[in-house]
Amino acid sequence: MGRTPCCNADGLKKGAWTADEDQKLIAYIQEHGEGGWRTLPQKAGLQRCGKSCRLRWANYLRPDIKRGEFSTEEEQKIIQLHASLGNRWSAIARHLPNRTDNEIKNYWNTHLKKRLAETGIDPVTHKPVGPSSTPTATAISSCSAAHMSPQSELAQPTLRPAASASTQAQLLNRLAAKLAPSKCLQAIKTSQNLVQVLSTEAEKDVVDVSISTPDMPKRPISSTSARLLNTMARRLTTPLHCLNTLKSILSGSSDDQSAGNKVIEPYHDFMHRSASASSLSEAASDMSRSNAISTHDFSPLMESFDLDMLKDWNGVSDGGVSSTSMGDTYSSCWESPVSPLNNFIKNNNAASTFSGSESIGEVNDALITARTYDREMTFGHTQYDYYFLDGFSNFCINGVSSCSEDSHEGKVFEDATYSWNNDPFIENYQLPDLDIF
DNA sequence: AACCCCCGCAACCGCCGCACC
DNA sequence: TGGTGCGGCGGTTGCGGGGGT
Repeated sequence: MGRTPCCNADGLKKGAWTADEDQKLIAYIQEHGEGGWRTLPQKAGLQRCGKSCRLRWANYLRPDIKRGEFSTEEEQKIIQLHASLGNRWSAIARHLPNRTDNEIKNYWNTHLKKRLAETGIDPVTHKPVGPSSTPTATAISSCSAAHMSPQSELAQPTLRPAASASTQAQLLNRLAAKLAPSKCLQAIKTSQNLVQVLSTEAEKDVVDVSISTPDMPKRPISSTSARLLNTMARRLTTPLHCLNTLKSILSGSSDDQSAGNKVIEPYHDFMHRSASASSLSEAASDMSRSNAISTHDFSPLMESFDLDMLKDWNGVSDGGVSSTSMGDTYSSCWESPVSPLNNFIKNNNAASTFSGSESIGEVNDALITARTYDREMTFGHTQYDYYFLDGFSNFCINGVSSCSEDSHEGKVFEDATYSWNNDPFIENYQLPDLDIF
């Protein structure tokens, strides 16, 4: 059929725009708005192709464009998004407010791609280039040291040598991320004394979840927690560093649901205390001595881990999406069967009514009344926003996804990477006046 | 001071998807 | 149902500035 050229090249100017041309374009758009690009040049008195006008406006003249240096946060975000979205610059740009796809593309090509390559990471696959050039932890750190997420920090020594180790590392990372204080991370990283326990028990497919600490007698934890621990354990077949710590924490839990309904405070307390404790064990012991912790069931915490390990979305979300078509965009409030936040959402209608595109900005706007904190999470080509309300284990999931695959049903999350921005929420968090458990 | 080379980035180009007729 | 117009996207180009010699 053939297409007419977008503009007649005769007499049309090309190349750099002059200030005068910019002014004409700005003035016209301010008066008439965007659109009608084909006829715009003539109406605006510009000897330019309409496409050129659109591009000039979209990439340079638009008043809401943020220009200049990319922050480390932005860099990290671009890398994370590129790992899951590839060269879909416009999709990436939607997650970086006021940055244009062109600018991000340029920045990637001139800076980030190069930097990743220098650190031994293939900028296309985002994986180490060859076994002999596996990047060192130092190299990785130098790539984005200031904002390396907790799980990445933890995973540095091994850097995914095998799929099983990757899964294990991610689980540990998630644990570490939830127990964000750096001293806790250090404690986890340096704890070596339970390396064999879980792997040995995992082979038997049964794990003894009766645990004890020096401060507390051995006693069973909740059946729910036990089940989840077993679920975790079965999936971990190689040395695990943090089990001891985990057991210490869980030793404070019980099955007594009726006795411990108010649990936000213990969670919050734990975070607060563990930030100053010398180790996770110390923090856990500290918490174990409190009345609150002795009546608290940590199953929500464990279930949040379980959530990450579930391989079937249907098992995670009974109100969500089981499959999507390529390119589909959808949004929904995910009703995790384990998250008590479901009740919060239902009661307050905070998130369940929002709808929109995959723009994070819209999502944030929709949830701002809940004092939310968002974590971006990308699984393959799917993007989710997790909204943490207490920064620890209570969350709701608001899925806004654009899949580039035919379906994500049954997708395994083994190559997921995470980008965290903890500080604003943690520092500014105020306990909601809600009993959400 | 002049020349050269490299790099960053604005702009261009071709293609694609969607809406409309 | 297919042709057409339009906007958008991603790859690429080439200009201009800065640094090195």
